[in-house]
Amino acid sequence: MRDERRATLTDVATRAGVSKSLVSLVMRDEPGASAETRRRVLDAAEQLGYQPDSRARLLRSGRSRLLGVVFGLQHPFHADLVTGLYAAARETGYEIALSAVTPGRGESEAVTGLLQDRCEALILLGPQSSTASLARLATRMPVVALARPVRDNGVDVIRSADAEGLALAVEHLIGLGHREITHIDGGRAPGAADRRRGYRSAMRRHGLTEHERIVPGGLTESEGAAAARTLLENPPTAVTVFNDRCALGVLDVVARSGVGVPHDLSVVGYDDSSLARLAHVDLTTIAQDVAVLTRLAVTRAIHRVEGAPIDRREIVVPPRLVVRGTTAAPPRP
Amino acid sequence: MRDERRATLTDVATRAGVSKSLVSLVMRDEPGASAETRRRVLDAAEQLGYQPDSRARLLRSGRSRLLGVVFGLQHPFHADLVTGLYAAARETGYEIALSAVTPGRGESEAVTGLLQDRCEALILLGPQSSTASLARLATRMPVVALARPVRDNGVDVIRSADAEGLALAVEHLIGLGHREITHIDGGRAPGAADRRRGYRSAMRRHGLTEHERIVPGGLTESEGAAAARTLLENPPTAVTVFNDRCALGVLDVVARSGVGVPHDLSVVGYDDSSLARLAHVDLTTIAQDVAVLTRLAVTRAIHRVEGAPIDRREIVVPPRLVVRGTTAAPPRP
DNA sequence: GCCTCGGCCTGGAACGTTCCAGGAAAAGGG
DNA sequence: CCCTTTTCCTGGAACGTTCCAGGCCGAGGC
Repeated sequence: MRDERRATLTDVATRAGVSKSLVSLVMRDEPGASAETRRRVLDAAEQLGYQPDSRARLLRSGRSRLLGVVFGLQHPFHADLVTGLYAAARETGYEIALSAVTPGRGESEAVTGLLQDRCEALILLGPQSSTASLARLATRMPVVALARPVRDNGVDVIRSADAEGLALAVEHLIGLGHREITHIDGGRAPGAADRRRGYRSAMRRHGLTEHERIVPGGLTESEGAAAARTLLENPPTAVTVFNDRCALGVLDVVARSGVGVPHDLSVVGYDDSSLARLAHVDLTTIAQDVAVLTRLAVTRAIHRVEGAPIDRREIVVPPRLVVRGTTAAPPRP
Repeated sequence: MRDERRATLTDVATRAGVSKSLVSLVMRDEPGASAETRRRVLDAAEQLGYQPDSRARLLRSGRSRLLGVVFGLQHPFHADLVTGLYAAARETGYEIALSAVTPGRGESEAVTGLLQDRCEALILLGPQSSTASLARLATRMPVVALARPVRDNGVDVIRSADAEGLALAVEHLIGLGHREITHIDGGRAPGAADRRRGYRSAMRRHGLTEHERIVPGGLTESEGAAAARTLLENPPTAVTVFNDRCALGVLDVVARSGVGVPHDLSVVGYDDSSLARLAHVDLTTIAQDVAVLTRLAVTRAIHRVEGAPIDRREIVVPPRLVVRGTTAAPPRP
């Protein structure tokens, strides 16, 4: 009842009364067919519901034109990045192949899947793998790490200037009059070290060394919530948080404890993920420029694949402060 | 500096001094080669770092053994489902190919991508497409709709008993002593109609017709927040919400307004997505059995592909109440 | 001793594309 | 009017597999 075999190039060709080579041309939108024939071919293809078989196509051309993307299913910011990657790949002639990291499916498994699909390059979102294993992978094919610094010459890195981002956050708070500014960090998460460093040096630069305080956090809401509970034992007037997700946990615990945001406590997140933009969250945050990051990642991957000469292995994109409703002047003492 | 062409069957064959057909046999672990030769071939393959080319393999065998999955990148519950699908596919010999729906990439585009990859079946998570277009798709290949009812005989449906789920929620609240129970609905979202119906009939069944009240919501946090603002003008003692994401928005607005959860207001979500389980959210919710739903979806898709005889087009999985911290007895008047 | 039968192996034809070399006809150039 | 160029088109050889039809050889049955 189903499937009387999918239509092939040959089917379309006989129907349109031309050779399959010509149909191939037309389908790929290459010159070499008259407008008239082109229309006939397209009509025939339409009628047969013809869909090119990418396997055969790629087998023959020896190329897959596939960019493998490894992402964390549970991270809203990754969702934003993947959205950007799809958009960035749109007009390039390359396609995105997704492979998710889940609680039951590790990064190496995700990568293996993409290798069997013969991806030509890999874009890894905030990879957790060791530098060594990333480096090993990079000897086999172009690898772009997105949103995580990697100290290895083989892998390309596209990331935000995380230290600078945290400086923006701290300076915004200082501008509002804060001095007691605590940082809730991301532990061993990608980028966490840089953000910690940015916080520290900004505090020092402004002579607030004595108020420097770092509370261990993490990259999830529950880690943020836990950190907030610690924090509230001895609250500062402002807090910068490793990322938006973690900040959400903070906000939640803070709101329940009766401390008012932003009047008693200012909170700054990081990422400007879709979470932060939600009207009821309205989180002041440091925006990573997703459009730019993803565009750079895709073009870098493609350049590597095509062997274009490339100057720097690492591109650092400046982040941007987005002021929303969770920051204000500190309470009058 | 990279990739001096990957090894092929023929390379292995000449190295081992046998025909490529034989190598093919050995690689697929089929009978027809002596132990001795088998070892020689495997050695040669090992030395050359041979990896079979799945494109060629699938092209020739006419099968892709690929299950296409279309999911919404922004939905945490979809993330949970995808996680389950990966797990369910693990031992089946089929692989999962992901295609995301994003703000800039519609469902039909996501499907087209999978069609070109020659997926053998499609699993669509809460598809938004019209019944008609799903039906059309289903004439070309097996289609399984997950978590959305579809009134068409061509497409398989695996879903939770949503009406029943809402009855569970309402009855739990009634058991606690509530009578003023409002429902915040999901508008036109998949499953919303069933949940609305379940709420209504449960209220009627318990003689609470006069307290029946439905506030328009949606499937995102911000829609939940908006609904909560409406709700608070004239608050009930309990509210059942279309899904966890929406409930999160409700919780947030409620917490900020000084109304205590659960003592002033009980809240029940839907999905038991990872959001609900977060310690600081601790949301009472109706769990969809992700493990069962995803296992059924995968096996159903495979059965269709393999032409096994199948009785019912639709499988309805009972949901389950998960009591956490957002429900309690109503305040003493 | 001949026939059959298994076990092991080979060669070549697919699969649905793209790519390349070329050919026929129309268009331009002297 | 002939020669070149361009435009449009065709046929067939790849790509790396799997699948099918067989071939060869030794063992067993009559």
